[in-house]
This record gives sequence, structure tokens and C-alpha cells, in this order.
Amino acid sequence: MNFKKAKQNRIFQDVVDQIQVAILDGQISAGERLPSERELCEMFQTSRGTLREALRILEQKSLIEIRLGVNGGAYVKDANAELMAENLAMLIQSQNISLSHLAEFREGIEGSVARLAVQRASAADIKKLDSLLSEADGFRTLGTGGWDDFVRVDEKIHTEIARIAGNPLYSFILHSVHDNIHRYYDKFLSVGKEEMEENYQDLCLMIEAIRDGEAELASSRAINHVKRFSMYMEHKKRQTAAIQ
Amino acid sequence: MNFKKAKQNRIFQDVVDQIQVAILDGQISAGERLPSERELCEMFQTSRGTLREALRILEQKSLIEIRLGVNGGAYVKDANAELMAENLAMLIQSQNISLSHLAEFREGIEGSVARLAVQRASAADIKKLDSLLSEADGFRTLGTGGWDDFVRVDEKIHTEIARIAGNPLYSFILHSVHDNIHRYYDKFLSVGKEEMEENYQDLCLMIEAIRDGEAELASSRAINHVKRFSMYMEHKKRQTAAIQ
DNA sequence: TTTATCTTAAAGGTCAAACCATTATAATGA
DNA sequence: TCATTATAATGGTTTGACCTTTAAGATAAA
Repeated sequence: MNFKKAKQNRIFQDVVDQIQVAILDGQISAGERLPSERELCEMFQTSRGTLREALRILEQKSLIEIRLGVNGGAYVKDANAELMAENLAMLIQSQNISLSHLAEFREGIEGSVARLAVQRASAADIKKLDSLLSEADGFRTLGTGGWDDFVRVDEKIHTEIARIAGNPLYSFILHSVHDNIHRYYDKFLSVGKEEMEENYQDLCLMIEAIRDGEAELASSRAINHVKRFSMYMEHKKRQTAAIQ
Repeated sequence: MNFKKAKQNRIFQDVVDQIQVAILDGQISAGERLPSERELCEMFQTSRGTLREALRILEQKSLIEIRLGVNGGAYVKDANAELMAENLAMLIQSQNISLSHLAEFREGIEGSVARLAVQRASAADIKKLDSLLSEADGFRTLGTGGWDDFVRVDEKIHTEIARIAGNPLYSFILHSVHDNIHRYYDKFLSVGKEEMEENYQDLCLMIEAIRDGEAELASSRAINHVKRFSMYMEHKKRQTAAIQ
């Protein structure tokens, strides 16, 4: 048994439940608009204040998005990934989770993802990775000025590998982790040509292992790649701390 | 740059932010109570309706818990794990993530956790695992009647290994995954003496590998253990589906 | 004295009716 | 035709009242 405390009757909670079911069941699709607050009040036979409390909860759950003005109102959302990232962020803040914990976690995830991607990569998938790789190559040759773009493609490659792995859970979690690393640690990151070169070599080796169907090799190379990235950040972080 | 859309001024959002900062910064500790709604209204110079919208958001974020009656009010919470589980649940529902996806993800996590646990297990940790193992042994000999208890200890062992791994992120995520597996798939689960026996052997092998410091072996044994568990569930699920 | 019941007041939950702020669309004018 | 202005729909906020729940103190009975 794993019962939860039976909650008191709160009208707004009932409203939340009804709307949430409608959304998750697909009775209302993403992009569609709920009736206006005044109309919903009539439908649920409740006051506007109560209804608005319900809307706040649904908004916080990222199930709806409120827009202002004419044609404004509650629009049903589709992407639930940002919610995950938001929660992870709060967890990190409140539990004092360090950069090294986050990086270590990322290593584990990316290692697993690479292993799965090897098992499931099609010829088209490999082709896509190659094209991203050559894109990265282009930015690499630009020197330090291409760093931002290089990082963007780097992340795209990781995202793509997660997609190839074929398990949406990994995609979501990885997205959240990336999002949080950027949110809190981007400020530390800005490295030289040499590091970018190393990074690029890592990517090549990783994709090569995927192409060759070497699951364990791909996994360990992915982990090394992430490790190197984390090392840069730790290094920069220490430098920054030393200056202050 | 990764700026987000500058939000319109919504008073309740500002209230949320202020209170959230106070909580996450530790200015208010878990268990403590915020002032009453009427008092907060005065402090923030806002109406009660607006303030309540803010409280709904904080409640949804699991940062506070509202109690009724005298001495009621907004109490600061500590556990942020349940929130993670809640979100994962919504993700699973809305994105139609299958049991096999969930199981596969769990394999990856538990595999990584086992590897880390090997690196960081102290003598005391091993002792704790042994004691849990013998507890499981006790329930195993009870036959089918001990199944529920056995599963409980089984999960405790996994949780303990995650703790030993020393990265709170893994603990939280794993907790969320377990929670969701139970929430949606417990109904399928009820197996015989033979399966319990196999499961117990898995646990023994896994902990033995941790004791011996064999990281890769521990990892693969953890994965096998989870795989077997998932197999039972898939099997039962198919049986259940066939009957209907 | 101890126990059971009743009363009270603090605090959240709900309602109703205004009014303000924002914005897409339609009407108007150069 | 294009720029400006007016309009109305819709969310955001306020005020003040009343209902419901609940801990704790007051009262009465054993």
C-alpha cells in the first residue's frame, strides 16, 4: 500500500484535476485555447478567484500558458521538458548539488545513451551525425571566435545521439541536465583554440565508435568527452574564484 | 546568450520569487511557518486574491504546505524529491512513455550507480548492505507471503547503493523512477517463489561484486537484476492484457 | 482531579462585483 | 494604400464580506 493523505476538498484542486485530465487525455490538444476565465467560471460554477488559483497551478505545471489581451487566455502547451529542467534547477539549488555532482551524473547518462545509440543507429542516423560533425569542423577552424557556435553544435550532437538512442526519457533528462549546466556554469566557460581542438577530436572518436558498432568504446569515449568538458569548467571556476 | 522572454509584470510572480528566494537561501527553514495570508498581504502590499495565487504556485512547487485551522498557514517543506517524481509521472503520461522505456532508463541509472558505489563503498557501507541482504533472506524463506516485504527490502538495497554512490542527483532520480514504476505497474507484479529466489541470487551477486571492488561486474549484475525484474512485469502485463 | 464536551478565535477557502492593463481587430483618416 | 485611433475581449488586481476547519482554552460532569 502506498496511499497518500486524503486531501481536504478544495474546489480549485478539483478544477485543476478536471482540466488536467482533459489535457493529458488529449481531449484538448496542444495549441488550443481553453474558454475564457469568465466562461470557465460558469462551467465550473465557481468564482473567478478560485478559478484563477486553479489556472496558476496548471500554469506552474507547464500544462497551459496564459496570454494577455484579445485572443488571450489559457493555451495548452506541448513541451514538458522545460518543467523537468525547472525542477532539476530547484533541486540543485535547494540541495546544494555541486557542479561535480551534476557533471558526474551527466557522464553516466551520456555513457548509457551512447551505448544504446550504437545498438539502434541507422545509416541515416550516422549520416546526420557526420553532417553535424562537419558543421562543428567549420566553426573549429574559426578559432576562438567560433567557440559559441562550436558549443552549440556540440550540444546538438549530444541531443541527436540521445534521439538515436530511442528512449525519450533519456532525451528529456539529458536536456534538463544541459539546460542546468548552462544556466549556472556558462559564465565559467570560454576556452582557447587548443581545447576546442581536443573537444573536436573527442567528438570524432565518439562518432567513429558509434559508426563501427563498438558500444563500450562509444560509451567510454562519450564519458571522456564529458569529463574533459567538465574539467574546463572546474578549471575556469577555480580561476574565477581565485581572482575574487 | 540564453535569455528568456521578459515576463510581463505579474505581482503574484514577484511575490513567489521573493518567498522562494527566502526559502532556498535558508532565511526560513523547513518546518517553519510563514505569516498568515492577511499579514503577508500587508507586507507585500497586495490583495489577498493575488497573494493566494502566489501561494498556490509555491505549494505546487512543493516549497510550502498549507494547513487549515488555528495554527494553520504556509509551512516550509524540505523534501523536494516528491516533486521530481510527480513531474516524471506527468511526463510519462503525456508523452506516452512505455514501461520498457522506463525500465531501460532504470537499467542505465542503476548500472552507473553500481559502478560509482564500488569506488566509494566503505567497510560500514558493505556491512549495511549485508544486513539488508540477510533481511531479504528472511522474507525469501517465507514463500509467496513474504513477497511484498521482500520487494520493499529489495528497493531499500537499491536506495542504499545509490546513497553509497555519493551523488544526490542519482538518489533523487532513482527514487522518482522507482516511485513511478510502482505507481503504474505494481498491479502487474506478484510472482512465485522461484522468481523471488532468482531475484535474491541477483542481489547476492551484485553486492558481492561491490564488496570485491569489481566496478564493471557490479554494474552489469545490477543491470541484469533490473532486467529480470522488468521481464516479470512485462510478462505479467501481457498475461493481464490477454485476459481482458 | 480527571475526563468529556462546548466555545472561541485564528487561519485558510470561497464568493461577488467592481475596475485596471494589455492587445488583436476593426474603424477611421491622411 | 498606409498609418493612426477607437473598441472590445480578456487577463490582472482590489475590496470586503462570509463560510469552514481546527487548536486550544473554558466549562461541566464524573
